[in-house]
Amino acid sequence: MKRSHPSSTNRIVPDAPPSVPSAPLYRQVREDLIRRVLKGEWGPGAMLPSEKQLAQDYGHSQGTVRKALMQLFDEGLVIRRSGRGTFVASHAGQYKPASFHPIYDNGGARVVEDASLYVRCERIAAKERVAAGLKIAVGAGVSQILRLRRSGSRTAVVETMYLPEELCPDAYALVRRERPQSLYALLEQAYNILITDVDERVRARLVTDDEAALLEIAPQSPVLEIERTALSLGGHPVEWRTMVCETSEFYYRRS
Amino acid sequence: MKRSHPSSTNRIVPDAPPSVPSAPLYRQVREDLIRRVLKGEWGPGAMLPSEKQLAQDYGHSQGTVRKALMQLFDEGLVIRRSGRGTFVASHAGQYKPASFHPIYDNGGARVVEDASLYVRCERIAAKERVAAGLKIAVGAGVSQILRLRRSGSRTAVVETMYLPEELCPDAYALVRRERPQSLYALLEQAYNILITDVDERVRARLVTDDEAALLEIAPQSPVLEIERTALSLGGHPVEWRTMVCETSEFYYRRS
DNA sequence: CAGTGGTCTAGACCACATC
DNA sequence: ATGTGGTCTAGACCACTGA
Repeated sequence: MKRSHPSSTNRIVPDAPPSVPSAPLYRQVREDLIRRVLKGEWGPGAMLPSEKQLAQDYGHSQGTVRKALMQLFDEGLVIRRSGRGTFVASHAGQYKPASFHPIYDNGGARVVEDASLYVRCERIAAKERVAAGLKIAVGAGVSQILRLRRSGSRTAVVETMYLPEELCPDAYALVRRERPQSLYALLEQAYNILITDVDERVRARLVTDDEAALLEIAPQSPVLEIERTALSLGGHPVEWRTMVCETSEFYYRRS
Repeated sequence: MKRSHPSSTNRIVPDAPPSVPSAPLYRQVREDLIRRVLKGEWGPGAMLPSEKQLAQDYGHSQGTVRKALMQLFDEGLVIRRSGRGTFVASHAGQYKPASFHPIYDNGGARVVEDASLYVRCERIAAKERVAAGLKIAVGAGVSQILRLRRSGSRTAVVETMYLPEELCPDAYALVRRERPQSLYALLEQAYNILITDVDERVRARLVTDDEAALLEIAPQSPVLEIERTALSLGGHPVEWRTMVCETSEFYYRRS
């Protein structure tokens, strides 16, 4: 079933028409693997077949399959560990798309977040800003989740998250019941949605009175506002959130 | 970036001790190529020898050299065009490590920065915060450079940069004379120092009166402060800067 | 046309993790 | 001991570029 010198006269991987027929083999393999992950063939954290096995299955050389896997690794979809294997990325594991989340104190030491405190979880109608962020219609149903991130006795961040009802029905109730440490881990297990990328925008502004009360800081203090759109594997927005951060005791860092 | 790990029975590229002897061959080749680019062996825009030629020169296989070149391409140090060749990136500024720099207006459109305006370039003694950031002694000589980033008729950022005298002697005078668009491009051409990574920390705070005047905003406004340490190839801090950003008209984004 | 990078193969040996 | 990914080789043919 192999071809010695493919490139122009090549087959497609088993029933995968979406890819351009003339795309390089490793690209076709990459896209088929993405398709299979999306289909749920391997859930988050699951181990993929070995390079050798995949090469055999696809009928291509190991080097070709390897190139596809390395690309998926670079894109963050997959974790590869020497001697162990290749695994679908999972928020339950080490996988985290870059974000500002890590909190450091002003001395530079990393601060452990000891608590995620859920304050409110409810279903509401999307207002304009939320609708724009999620690319849904104004007034569409969304789950709104308000969470505090605490470190020691201080509250460092006030997070407000929005999930579209269409993709994540009853997420507000689920979060209220489960109170997960990681929202993205919950999205994986409950909805089989993998967040692969986040787009973040940063501003400084003055706190609102409500936020000041939650953060236990003086009114009119400056705070950092991070606005995040989280994208699933297919590139569709799944979550929109704002993080209001106190930065006199803490600072935030790219990661 | 990709994974790497040592192999054991390999030689070193011609007289290149700086690299760890046990690093993979393609890594050694990559580092030697970087060294040669920094040395000026090929200027910006110049064509590198072909893969085949380099493979012969280094005494390694074409695949190994190719892997090094592809990595340099991914890092932006080099441009590769099929059928043409491999070229050193024309603007040294093409080698841009991630930063918050890109500025967007509140509508989401990218704002072109039309001007870098140098306000002050002088030699001073490092104060505590600067010394800590550059890992040098308090009181050591540093070049202090104050620059405004303007977009249209508005000033978006006030940048204050510090370069250690030991690594970049008379940088303040050089910058005053050259007024470069990119400081890192200047570091490359004047001192053969390549910035490969930046570490950034973010805070919100109130503007000082001096900054408010430069940014033409009201006193006591909230601003974003980004503190950056720039690291050279060897991982040594070469520059420490603060960027004070106005964020009512603009916002900043990871990139 | 000759030369370049891009793709692909089929092996080899290594370091590493797990059992 | 077995199986995994990581490195490296030495070839092949392709598509594209320019003279």
